[in-house]
Amino acid sequence: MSTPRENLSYKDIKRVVLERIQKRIWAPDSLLPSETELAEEFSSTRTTVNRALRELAEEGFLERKRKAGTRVLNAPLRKAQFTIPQVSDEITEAGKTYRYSLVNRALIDMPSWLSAKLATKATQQVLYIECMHFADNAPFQYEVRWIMPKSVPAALDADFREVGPGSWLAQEMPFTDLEVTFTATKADQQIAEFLDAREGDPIFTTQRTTWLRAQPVTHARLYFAPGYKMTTRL
Amino acid sequence: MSTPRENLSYKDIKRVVLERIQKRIWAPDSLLPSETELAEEFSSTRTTVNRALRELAEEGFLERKRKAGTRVLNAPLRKAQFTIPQVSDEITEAGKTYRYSLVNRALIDMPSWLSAKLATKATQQVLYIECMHFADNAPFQYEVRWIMPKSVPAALDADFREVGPGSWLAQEMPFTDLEVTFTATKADQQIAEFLDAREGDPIFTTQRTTWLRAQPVTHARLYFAPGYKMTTRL
DNA sequence: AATACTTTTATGTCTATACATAAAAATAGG
DNA sequence: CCTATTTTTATGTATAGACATAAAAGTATT
Repeated sequence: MSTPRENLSYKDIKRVVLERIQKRIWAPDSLLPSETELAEEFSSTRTTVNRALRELAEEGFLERKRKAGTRVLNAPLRKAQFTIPQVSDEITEAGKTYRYSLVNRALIDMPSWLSAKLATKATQQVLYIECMHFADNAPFQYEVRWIMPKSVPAALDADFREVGPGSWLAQEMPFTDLEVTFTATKADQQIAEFLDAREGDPIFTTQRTTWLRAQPVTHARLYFAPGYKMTTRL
Repeated sequence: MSTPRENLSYKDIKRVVLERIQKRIWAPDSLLPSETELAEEFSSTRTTVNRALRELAEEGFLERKRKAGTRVLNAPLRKAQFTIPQVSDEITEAGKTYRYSLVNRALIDMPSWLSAKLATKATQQVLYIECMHFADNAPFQYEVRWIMPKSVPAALDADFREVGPGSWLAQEMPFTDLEVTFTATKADQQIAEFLDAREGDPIFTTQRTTWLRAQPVTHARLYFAPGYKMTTRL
């Protein structure tokens, strides 16, 4: 009576390996059998085992090194992955109605803090935009943005009265690098007014800077209305 | 004179495809050639092209559907991935000296908000821990944590005077599910004192809840000292 | 004992091929 | 014309085999 076993897929192998890690069958810091051995155990091939282990390593459970083998990470550096959302998507996905409103649009001299941050010469002008995003007519996010016309000349022709600069840029302008920073800031009088908050309220704030191959594209500061939570599961 | 072309690796193919997307050679929403066609163009095989496209899809640039083909995403839902760090690592990696201090450790009745959040019966006790994390002797993070002894009986024997509950759990307790929430909160008197802040200061706050296969393991609230920034690049 | 060279080996990747499967497109039936 | 069924097709995955490569382990040389 032989085992009536279907062939395991790479997903099955991932599951089994993960279980063994979690049940401490393969303890932290210990070495796994080689791909060849595992392939034999699962009566699969090295290619399939390789994919399973490679993905588990990407997900932060394993560490792999040529010749040294595959090791279970002791404190799994688990990686929270979350999608950088468009405000409008975030709102509509929550089942609310999205509304956009332009507050201010001007061509200004680049502030020195910005040229320092972006490591560019300050001798150019930037497009400065302030706008609001509403969810069910309640203030959701106050956005302040600087766009580099040198990188995005077309932005000078867009008036941003109908479309937010975020979605406009997402459509028009590709980027290669992104830096996101999250902080808690204090609502000053202006922000409080825009967000329908009290002065001094804690405000969840995101800063985003994007580049297209070393050339700065835009810098944005997104101030969320009080009570905003950013959540991820994994 | 034939083209002296080396075979392209899947990484090369990824690079070329990404360039074409960024240069709008393959515009947003447009359909890419099939894997077979691309394999021919790059004089490679479908397997290799598949890996390149699959990874670009995972990274959020492409959308793939059987039979329908591979499509360029218009607003690339780019995914920020950041590792959930151990406080101690975060501090030492910044070149500072880490110090830990236990503030409070008690076995208490489970608060009703917690049993509601975790969807468990409130009739059990939980291990309640407060502690501090310092960077170069300056307050860095104030941690409040609830551990479910039902899931982690060994926690009752650990006194947490030397090792923080975070790293203890990371070593001892595997988890399968994690929920992380980021918010901005206002420092109350207690938090202000612990973090050397003023009452009312905006405090960047993380909440983490972990489960081991549907069984809640721990819930933690991490209050960061004023000025804390969480940053990712991609 | 310390150094430089060689071997071994586990992972990394590519190829060629086959079959599976979801979903679009075409076709048949009412 | 609408609906149900069949066909087609692009992606999804598995296999067997090969060569590449980093790094550990072993060996020889100073």
